[in-house]
Amino acid sequence: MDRFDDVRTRFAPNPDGPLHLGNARPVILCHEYAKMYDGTFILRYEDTSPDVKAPIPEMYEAIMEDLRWLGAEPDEVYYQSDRLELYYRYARMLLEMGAAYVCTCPPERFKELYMRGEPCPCRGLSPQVHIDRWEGMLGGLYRKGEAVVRIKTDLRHPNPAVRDWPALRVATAPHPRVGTRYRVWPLYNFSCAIDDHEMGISHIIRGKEHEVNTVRQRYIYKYLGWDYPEVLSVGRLSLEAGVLSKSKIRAGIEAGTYIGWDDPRLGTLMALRRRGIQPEAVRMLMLEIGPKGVEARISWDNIAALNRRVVEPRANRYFFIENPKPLRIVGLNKPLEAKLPLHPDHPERGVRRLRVEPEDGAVDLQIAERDAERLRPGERVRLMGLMNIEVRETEPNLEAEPIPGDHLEARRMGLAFIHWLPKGLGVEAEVVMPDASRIKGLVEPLCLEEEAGSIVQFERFGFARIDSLKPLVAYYAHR
RNA sequence: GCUCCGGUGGUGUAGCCUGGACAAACAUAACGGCCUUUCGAGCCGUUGAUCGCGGGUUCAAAUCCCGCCCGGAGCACCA
Repeated sequence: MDRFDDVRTRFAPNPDGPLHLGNARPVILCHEYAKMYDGTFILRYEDTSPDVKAPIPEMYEAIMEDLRWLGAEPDEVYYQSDRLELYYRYARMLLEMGAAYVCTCPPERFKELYMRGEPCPCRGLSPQVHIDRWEGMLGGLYRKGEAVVRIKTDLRHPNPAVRDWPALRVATAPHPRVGTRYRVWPLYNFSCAIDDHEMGISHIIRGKEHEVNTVRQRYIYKYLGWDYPEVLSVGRLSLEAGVLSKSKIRAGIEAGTYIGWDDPRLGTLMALRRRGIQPEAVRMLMLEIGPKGVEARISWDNIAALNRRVVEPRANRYFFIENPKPLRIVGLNKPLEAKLPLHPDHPERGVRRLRVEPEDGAVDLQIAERDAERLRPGERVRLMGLMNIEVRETEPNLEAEPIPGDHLEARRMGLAFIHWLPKGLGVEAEVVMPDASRIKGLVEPLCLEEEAGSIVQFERFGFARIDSLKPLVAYYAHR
């Protein structure tokens, strides 16, 4: 803490895909930590790989959107593709100091040597030779793969991955932001080390997979006499069901398996958002998991439980009749009206009124297929808010008649409470399930007064987010 | 193979550094009850773990030491 005046944390993604649940861990932790000490939270786009992991132009904004949604809007934003000159200056400086060298060995040959802890022929050459080679790299003398700047480290380092690691290489593919203006690009460890210092980062919170990188980056700090930030390596996150891997998602989208980056089967923030998972729930989840170095496997039950807590008080209740089946009530002569609260704990929000008007002593209703299939002649159930009934026959048509008693009586008798809608009243609707399948059904018309994006509870079905109203489409969140 | 992490109720985690109040905590799931109305939400409660295996140190071990087994991550001219 006292080594730095201000707490400055950063989140540094490659804009080659949107954020997913795994990214939320460092994001929330960095943001929370910065806020806790009245510090600064920085977003730095690490878009330095035009060839291997090319940035996707729309993703710059998508990532920003994800951060805003999470409630972690950055105080400062940087693009590494704007900072090439800066990296070049430091590269030259390190070359002049003899702390780095330009290696022109074939990669396989170099690997053989460093695995044995031996220097390659380039390493011992004078700084002047390396400066010349560096000019050559910038000037186009070397093609892709022919020269690379390496940082000198301990060649006997127990971890071979640390030995004389590569810092800058030739990459000629056009970059979406700066085109072909540069042909030498820094590798992750180099630009990251330089920027962490240049941006005054005090605390690095990042995934455990970067632990070796921390060791590598410390060499730069040592050569330049800088103070390395505090590092916290958090474990990787995995989702019990739901894909997080960017490359897999991309392949799935291209193959048409997924409808897009927000396909409900995916673990992207976009997908969670669309399914009605609230940012508060993600935040609670991350804070609950904490900054430990151990990896955590997130279960949907867990996300759902957290989200339910957030969403339950907000969600108005409606009847959604999945795969509607007809139910005829006979022996009913007077009209009835069911009055159901929009929310059981918030009577002030009002009620839903559903009128039932019998003709010739009978009225037709619609109930969910699941309920219809379970009914047997002689069985009694309660139509929520309306009346208790006893089934007379199921073939050829499902028919029942009213029996006396209120809901308390129904409860005493242990009857099931089922939801229903008068025939002809329901609005056609579709619910997109977590496995991307779609369930068709009818929703009570009052639901159309909800706004797109709001969360509702379809009673005895589950919580869902209204995705669109004109055709009524909802995304299923969880029970 | 090498480097580094983990293995705690059905599931996901806390506790381990700084042994003792841990007859192990939280959440979730399951089960049961309640509810002017959800057999799927809510509320209340119950069940459920000899803390990977074996040995050692100690008055005392989930916690410390040794060995073994199992799982994960990293070992790029990716980030």
